[in-house]
Amino acid sequence: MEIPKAYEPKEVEARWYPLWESRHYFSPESKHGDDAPVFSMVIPPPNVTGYLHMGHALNHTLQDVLARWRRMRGDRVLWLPGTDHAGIATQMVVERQLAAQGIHRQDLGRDKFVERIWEWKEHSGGTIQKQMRMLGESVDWTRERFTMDEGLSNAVREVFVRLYDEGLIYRGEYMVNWSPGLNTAISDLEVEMKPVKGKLYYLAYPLDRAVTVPAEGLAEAWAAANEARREAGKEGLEGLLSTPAGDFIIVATTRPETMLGDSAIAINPQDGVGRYAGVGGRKAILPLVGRELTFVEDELVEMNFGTGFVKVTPAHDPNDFAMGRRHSLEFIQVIGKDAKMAGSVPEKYRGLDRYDARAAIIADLDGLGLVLGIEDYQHNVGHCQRSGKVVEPLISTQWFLKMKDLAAPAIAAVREGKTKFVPEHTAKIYFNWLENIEDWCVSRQLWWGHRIPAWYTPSGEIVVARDEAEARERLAASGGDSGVALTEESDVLDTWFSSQLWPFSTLGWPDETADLKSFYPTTVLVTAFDIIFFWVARMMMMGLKFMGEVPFRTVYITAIVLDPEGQKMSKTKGNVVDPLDMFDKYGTDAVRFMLTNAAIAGQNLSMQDSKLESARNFTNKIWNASRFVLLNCEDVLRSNEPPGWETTLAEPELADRWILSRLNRVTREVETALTEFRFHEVAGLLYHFFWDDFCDWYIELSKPFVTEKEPTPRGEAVKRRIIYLLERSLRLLHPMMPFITEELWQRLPHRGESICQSEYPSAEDGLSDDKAERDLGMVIELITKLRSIRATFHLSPSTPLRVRIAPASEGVREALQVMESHIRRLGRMETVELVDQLGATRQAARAVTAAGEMAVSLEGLIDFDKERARLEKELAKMESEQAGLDKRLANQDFVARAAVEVVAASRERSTELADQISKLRAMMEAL
RNA sequence: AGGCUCGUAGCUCAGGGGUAGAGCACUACAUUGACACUGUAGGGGUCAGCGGUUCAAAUCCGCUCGAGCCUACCA
Repeated sequence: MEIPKAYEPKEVEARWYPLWESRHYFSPESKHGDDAPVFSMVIPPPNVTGYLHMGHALNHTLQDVLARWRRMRGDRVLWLPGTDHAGIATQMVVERQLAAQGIHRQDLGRDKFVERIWEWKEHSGGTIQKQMRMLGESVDWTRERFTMDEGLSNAVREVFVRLYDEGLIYRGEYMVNWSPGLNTAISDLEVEMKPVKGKLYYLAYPLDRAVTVPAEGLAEAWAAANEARREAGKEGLEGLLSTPAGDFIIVATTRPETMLGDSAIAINPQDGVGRYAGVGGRKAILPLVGRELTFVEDELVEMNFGTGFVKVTPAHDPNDFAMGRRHSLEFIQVIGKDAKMAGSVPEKYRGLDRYDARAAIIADLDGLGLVLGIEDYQHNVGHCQRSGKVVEPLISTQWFLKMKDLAAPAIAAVREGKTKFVPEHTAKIYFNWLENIEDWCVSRQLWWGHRIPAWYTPSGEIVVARDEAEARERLAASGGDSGVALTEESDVLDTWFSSQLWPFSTLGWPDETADLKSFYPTTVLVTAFDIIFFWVARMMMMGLKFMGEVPFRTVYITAIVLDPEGQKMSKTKGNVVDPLDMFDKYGTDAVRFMLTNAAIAGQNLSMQDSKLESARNFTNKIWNASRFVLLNCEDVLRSNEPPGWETTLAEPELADRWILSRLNRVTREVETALTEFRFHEVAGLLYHFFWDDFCDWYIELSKPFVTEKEPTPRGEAVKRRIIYLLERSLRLLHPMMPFITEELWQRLPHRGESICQSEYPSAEDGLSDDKAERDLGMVIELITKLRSIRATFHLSPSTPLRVRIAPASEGVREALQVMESHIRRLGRMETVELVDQLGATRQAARAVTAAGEMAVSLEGLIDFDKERARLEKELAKMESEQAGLDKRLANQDFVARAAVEVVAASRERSTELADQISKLRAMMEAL
């Protein structure tokens, strides 16, 4: 049989996906009956403009592991793929493309522009779908969805109208984060706080009268006041000044340009009766403008920061906005949507950019002697996540979704355990956000997205409806004129408005489809830490609201993928690792294995070459072990027709019983680990079983039988067993490493068309054999010891050595007898002699193995002081433990079932210990 | 400012009340038939520090010190 010496991933990987897809293996209907258990997942939809990054690779690999495993286990598995229209991101991609042709979207107009985006999607989209196929993802492409599909758009309109009818959606004037870069409102979550080196300006506002000529001596008075305050041991700065030029208050601000919109001065209520008592009855006069500012008392004001006086600009700062509402202040707009000074500002500043205005205003105030200090100051400033521009808080008319009432059931559902977070602590993040939730601004001033289903009558009345016809009906029903001209709302919805419906909108909601019935709620959501707010929490709220049931039973939060140095990957740092490069370099299965092996929920995962190399070596190991089997077992492969071959496990010997029991144990442990989402354990268990147990021990032990010239019954049985083990291992590995396992499985006797459709091995009690595991474990330890002695004393392989072994029991003697030839061969001993007791041979090396199951004497060497010391230490430890257990047994009060169990376990351990202690004593005496 | 996570071998990290583990790196040896993407054997750790609980603590609890992340209204 032709089989390359090393695994060549590229050639193999190209072969299988088209076959899997064309045969619809990944459809829930593909194989199982309607009564099979259901396992469903919806993929977190990547941006339609996107390409596969390392985070996806991890996320999708884990989902694929689950999907393939459950499918093989016999579940009806639906893993639904799709993409998100990603409003702003996509609009920007297409805008840039048009800009390259010298076209601006305004030139095209809304309809033409949106048409262009659809065209773009048809022709240039689909990158990520191709890459998902490269990764081997077993998604059902026939059910692929896009958030702007007709069905999903219906769902969006339906949800919007219902929420509006219930009064949960409202339109109103509110402070929003305005992105001057994108020219739209953005949500709080789309604002990124970044530390910025700015200035803190101390400005003086006169009390009771306007300042028209430079105020003399202010700076000196301020310095003197603060000096006096410092000497008096008081913290903070003195904010109230009495000077020959009159009385002043001092405010501190990072944004002097907003002063034009000030409508009040705020102080802490304690200051109102304390150091600034009486000031409340007076009026500050806004410099440059001349407006009277009232004083308000608000807890928000920190007495220790700045001067204790805060200028309040209700129209341009979120806190001031809140204060403005609390104290019924005037909202004075002075900055426009283009971030230029506008509204009620003095003529000379009108139209200036906000930063130019800042400079001009400071210069003018300084001319009046009102700038008392400028300090360097680092603070956090909100930036637009997409455009990078500094966000301008503005009051504008937007659509909002009331969140509090929606949040309560979502909190309760997780508290009640209807949805579990893995790892558990991530639920805290979820709670924390939902418990402090604010209304969500859902409207965006963009063209690409779901248009808000609202119409305006000429008189400005708003009608929300599923379409224009319904809008007219509604108008008529409320006694209006249904024939008037209606203007459609131009805003679209935040992208996340549609994504939050994903778990049910993709299944056909609001229609009661069969899919919706079968697959909602989904079983698991695998997603990243950073979209718990954006997405997970909102899906929970919507699922509970519209389906009356949580959207998923478990939320698995993946690790965060970092670069090899443990740094976050970012384009600006240039440390982004492209998964496709990794596929190319190490093979897709190796990358998948590495990711699974390193996937600890909620922890970090750094992309180290050594991990990838190790994974690649593992794929090669699998390849070569299979190569060994295919090259050496041809006769059996030919003569042994499936399906009967699997059952021919008659008369297994110790090594056979051992490996079968090991396989069985690993199978069981893998199942548990998968059930509990401990992916790294799955990878670790199978790696070590395959490499250590199967390759290094079982295949090595079997070689004499496999490679014998003349066929023997024993040889045939061993070969069949090896094939059995290999085939099972491949199936166990398949969810992690789909390509290589399919390739090799196809070359072995097998049932069915594809390993994808085969059955996942499950543990069988009949195969577990603790004694065999113990006995062979002992033999392994013995052989290792013998090899070690030879290596330690630098004895060449040709130096003949004879070993005398004194087994501690009849059972051990039997095991050693059975394995005698193996011990001789693998331990490189000339003879192996079993004796009752070791003589006090002088020239002898001794070792005690497997917790005192035997004593070993190797003629020709001396080495036992060390052994004796170790034994003494071990004995002391065991005796201490025994004492502890005795005490515990004596003290135990039987108040609970658990306590009884503890005692039972302790007794067992105690017996075990006593046994080991007596064995150790015997060994020490022998030494 | 709060909250969360983490400090274990040279590196990257598992584990977790009862003998300290893996991968990589390192050392020595081996090698014509599955595999150098190999085999065999080995060296290397006061499990961040200090207290407490316990017969027993790397593990549980408290504090301290470091690292990272998230949330936040210090103008």
